[in-house]
Amino acid sequence: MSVRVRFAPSPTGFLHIGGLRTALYNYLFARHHKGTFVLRIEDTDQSRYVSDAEQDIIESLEWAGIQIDEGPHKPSSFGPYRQSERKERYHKFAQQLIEQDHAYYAFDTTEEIEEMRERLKKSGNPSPKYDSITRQSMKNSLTLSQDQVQEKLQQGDEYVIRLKVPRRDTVKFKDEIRGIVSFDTAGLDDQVLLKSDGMPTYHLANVVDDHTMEITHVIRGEEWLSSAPKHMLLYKAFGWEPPTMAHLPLIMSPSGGKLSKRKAETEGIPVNTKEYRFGYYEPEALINFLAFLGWNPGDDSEVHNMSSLCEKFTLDRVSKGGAVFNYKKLMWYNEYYVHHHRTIEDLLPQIQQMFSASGLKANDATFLKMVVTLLHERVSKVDEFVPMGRFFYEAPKDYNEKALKKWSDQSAVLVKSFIGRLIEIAEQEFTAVAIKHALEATVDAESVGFGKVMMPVRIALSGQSFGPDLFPAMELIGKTECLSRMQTAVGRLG
RNA sequence: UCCCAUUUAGUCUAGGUGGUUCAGGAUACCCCGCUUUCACCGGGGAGACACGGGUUCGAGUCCCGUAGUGGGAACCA
Repeated sequence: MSVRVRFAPSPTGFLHIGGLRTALYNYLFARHHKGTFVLRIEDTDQSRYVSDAEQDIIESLEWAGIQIDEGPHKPSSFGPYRQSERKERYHKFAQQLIEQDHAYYAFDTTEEIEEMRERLKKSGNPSPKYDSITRQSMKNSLTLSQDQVQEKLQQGDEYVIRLKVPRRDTVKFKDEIRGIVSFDTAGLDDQVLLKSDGMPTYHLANVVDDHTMEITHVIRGEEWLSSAPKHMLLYKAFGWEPPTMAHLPLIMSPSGGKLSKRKAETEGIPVNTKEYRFGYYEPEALINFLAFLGWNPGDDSEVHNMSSLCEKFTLDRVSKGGAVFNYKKLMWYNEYYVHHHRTIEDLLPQIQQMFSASGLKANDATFLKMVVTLLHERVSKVDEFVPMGRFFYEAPKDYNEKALKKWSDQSAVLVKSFIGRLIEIAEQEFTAVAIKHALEATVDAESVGFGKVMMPVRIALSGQSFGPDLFPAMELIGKTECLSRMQTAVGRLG
């Protein structure tokens, strides 16, 4: 049987970075086995529905290089792919469970359930729930007569359908990552399967859909491990073969706990895939980083593109413990991909667009190409080209604080001396080589080290204490502009 | 509080079937080198098997406890 996996996000907001990793693992698993990767939208909670979310999910996956084989925008025979559009199926199956005594109608109001919880808490039950014991004293089709139930249904009373969890039983199943896990049904509640608004809960919907969509492997976050026994109970009740289960370790925040939106923000970690998309991150770097957050190929290799990851990925190499999101490691990957996998040619259009967006006229393609070449190896994310390359297009408006500390008392004198040499050079001969000779002459004449002259010149030209190779940079900027900036600096800094 | 999972350096991790290539790699950090600066690059350094029992001639590796961490305990997914 061919492998079919699904990524089943809830459209309640932008695609979370943890969701992206879950999608990635599913995708890698699918591709490794030449199977199918399905996107299913779990929009059963109408109160939390966000209309742009689905589009964001699809675009984000696409940006990351995760190709969806089937989904709401790519239908096939297993559709529809939005749970809201599969409503009737859930009703039918819920009905079936009732008929087979695996589920029942419950008419209790939220107030009544709350009351029950309060009552049990007072009598010493720390975590009261609607279960095999308490259901006997509630309003449901197990305690009411058949006539009463029929009457209530007919007069349109609100109801839910609950799973009838067996009283004393042990649910055991094999998780591909964790091995055998077992749960006592005494710890489970009679999970609501069909809500009073007619929508299924996640639990019913995911079981019905995974089965009818012929999903072979359920690969999802560890937060679902606790409800997995309910799902196994459902498969059993339906008489269906459950798919293979694999619960992934969670991505943790550096300060501990699941990497939530709020936590991530306070720790400076972008949490929505969207932020990476529009933040000029390299998708391959993010993917490589995410793949290694909870998985590794078993050798000492660190860099893998998507196809290599597809080839190497297996569930038995996924680790069990939560993995802390390390932003610096991500940046290392990003830098690596910028340096090794992006050529100057491929960077040019993007850089030009960025320069233009920040008001710099980067129209000269040859000039821009030189700028990008000079900057390429010292940039770790492509948007850094702008602040680093700005001085190629305009004189610094002010001087960086750190840079100013390197402007010494003798700097002005040395820069002036250098200016004297540069003036001698003809405009058309103002080349990196010529400039270097001029500097050497200056250094000789003044009996100082290279740096004593270079640093002040750099500051004068760029306003900063670091940056690309200075001689070619000066050639690009041109004689007139260089001299003007140096004179300005001498005048302003003394 | 209950249930489940999990636990190798700051972080991500390698360590099928227990025995002087078992404590390795990467990142981060520190130092040195290269260099006009910053980075890149090259070299080096410090840093870990949660704790306690057991099984065994021998355990990071198996078993049991304890602790820490995380998840769950909804008509949310």
